[in-house]
Amino acid sequence: MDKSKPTNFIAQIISKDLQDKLTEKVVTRFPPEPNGYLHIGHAKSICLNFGLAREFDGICNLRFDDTNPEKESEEFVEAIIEDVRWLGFEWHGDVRYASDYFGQLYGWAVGLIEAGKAYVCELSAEQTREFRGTLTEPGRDSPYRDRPVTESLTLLEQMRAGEVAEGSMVLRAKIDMAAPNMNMRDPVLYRIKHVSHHRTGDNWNIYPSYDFAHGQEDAIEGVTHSICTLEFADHRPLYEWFIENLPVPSKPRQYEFGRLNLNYTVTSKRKLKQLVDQGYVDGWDDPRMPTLSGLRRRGVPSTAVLAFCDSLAVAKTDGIVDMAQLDHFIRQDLNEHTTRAMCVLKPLKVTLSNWPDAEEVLLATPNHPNRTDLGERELPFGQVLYIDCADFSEDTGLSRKKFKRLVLGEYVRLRGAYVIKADAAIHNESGEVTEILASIVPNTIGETPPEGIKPRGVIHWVAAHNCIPCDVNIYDRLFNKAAPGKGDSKLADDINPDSLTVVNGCKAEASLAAAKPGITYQFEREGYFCLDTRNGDAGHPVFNRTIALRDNWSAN
RNA sequence: UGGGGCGUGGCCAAGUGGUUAAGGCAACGGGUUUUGAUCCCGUCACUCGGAGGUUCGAAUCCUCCCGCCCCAGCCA
Repeated sequence: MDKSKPTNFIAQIISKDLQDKLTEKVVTRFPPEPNGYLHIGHAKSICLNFGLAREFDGICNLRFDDTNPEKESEEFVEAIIEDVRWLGFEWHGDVRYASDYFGQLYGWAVGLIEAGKAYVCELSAEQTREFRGTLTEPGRDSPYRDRPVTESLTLLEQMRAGEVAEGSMVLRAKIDMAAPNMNMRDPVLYRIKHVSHHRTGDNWNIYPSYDFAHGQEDAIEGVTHSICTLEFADHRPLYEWFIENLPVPSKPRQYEFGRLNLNYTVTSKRKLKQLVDQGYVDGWDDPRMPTLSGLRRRGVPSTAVLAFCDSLAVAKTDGIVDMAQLDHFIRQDLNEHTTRAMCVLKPLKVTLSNWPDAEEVLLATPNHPNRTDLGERELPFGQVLYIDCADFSEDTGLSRKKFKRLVLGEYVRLRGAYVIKADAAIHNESGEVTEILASIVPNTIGETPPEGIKPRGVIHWVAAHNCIPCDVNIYDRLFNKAAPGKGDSKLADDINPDSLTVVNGCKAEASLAAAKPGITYQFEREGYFCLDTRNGDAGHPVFNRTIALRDNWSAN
């Protein structure tokens, strides 16, 4: 990367710090709380933190901010680790945990009490709220604010030992109850939770608050630039207060940037958890979810996520990025790397009257229209084929411009194969077309048809005697409102009822029997698809549509 | 009506006093094409939330005003 031209304001700051010798080695960190799965918004943060470390030849830690055992679990830890790996980043050394530092943090809390800068407060949660004041009125000092140091020390020890009921006391910093910044009104440092922690078990009955933990964790790890999202800007003075008032080994600095917002979805772990817990989706990795695991299951390559993140601005503006921008990078990646295949979603039988009954041929077909390096495959062809119902019409009045598919009495090209003519349509009692009788135009493989034969277009197909029955999941946006849950609507009210359409009875070309999870294909004229990892089996696979092909036509 | 942050085309943005205000997405024209895909070409802000002011010169500096976001968890 070109160091002479920093890419964003944080890179500019780092660049200058390096120049001014304020730091010699850049240390960043990605600090997720293991209380849910990572989403696309986290990807931006991951790319930023790991990317900055890479750009400036520094290091980036992966640290779990596990200070609230009530909401956290090992399942989330594992999922997060997998997601970061999927994106291709490597953290420095071992995975870190805030819980590794609980002992050190406790020691510093004791030191703060001894210095007269913290006290055990016995106000109830409700009283604490009342004493805190409001946005426009100052708060009032807690009656416990000036209790003797020794008393606070004893009480804190009792809190730690599990001798005090939850909610009956907390440890607070003694700062300023009249501060205009609410975070400085004697913030809570420790609260009692008689809850076992996924890593420390029952060792602790008190757990540090975010504010009392985060900056010190950074300092312990030697983090130089602690990057977080905008909503933490108000916490910075407190972050700095701890750094200044504690004997920490280094002095990290906090910088805030605007988190990623995408329209027609939510990037909030809390809201995503709601969708999972209330059963609106099939788990955190439901392909409709903006989680990294959901995108992965849907068939989105990590490289597309990376390219998307690189396209985003790191700034302090709080905007909403259009989902179309993500879609663009997904299509761009998939178009270039994906091999082509054919799959008929709504099969309509086509019998070729001028093709010998049992004759089967294999047609060599390129796997990619513009990349010979991706090789070719053998497509079985025979007397009976399937094309998509939507690709045939009996309406001979349809203009060539409006309907570039098969029309009764006319010609169409079968992709990679012959030009055929629809001679007749067979109907059932209710008048629906059940089969087409057609004929091939000889010698049209790789050749333009003779004068006077003008195919209306090119359609995809599969051979009936050698294809794979499968189902296809067509996904649409999860929400039908650009800002789900905004205003007076509830999140659930804005869910798109048609976000999933299951198409049964599809027919895929034979080569797709070898489809593997994690590999996305382009089903020509339909979009990009990959094997679902949860449903289907070898004999009857289920494919998820990653994304449709761009379509400049259907909208007119 | 306290504090913090932000306002550049439909969306995301670059721009840090001196060419006709980058770029990407979207959109819209046209060309190529055995995917209505890809690809290619072209169009798309006399103007930077508004009003004043400083200056030879302002999106960039100053003043006032307007709008949006965040903060009153013993969540992070």
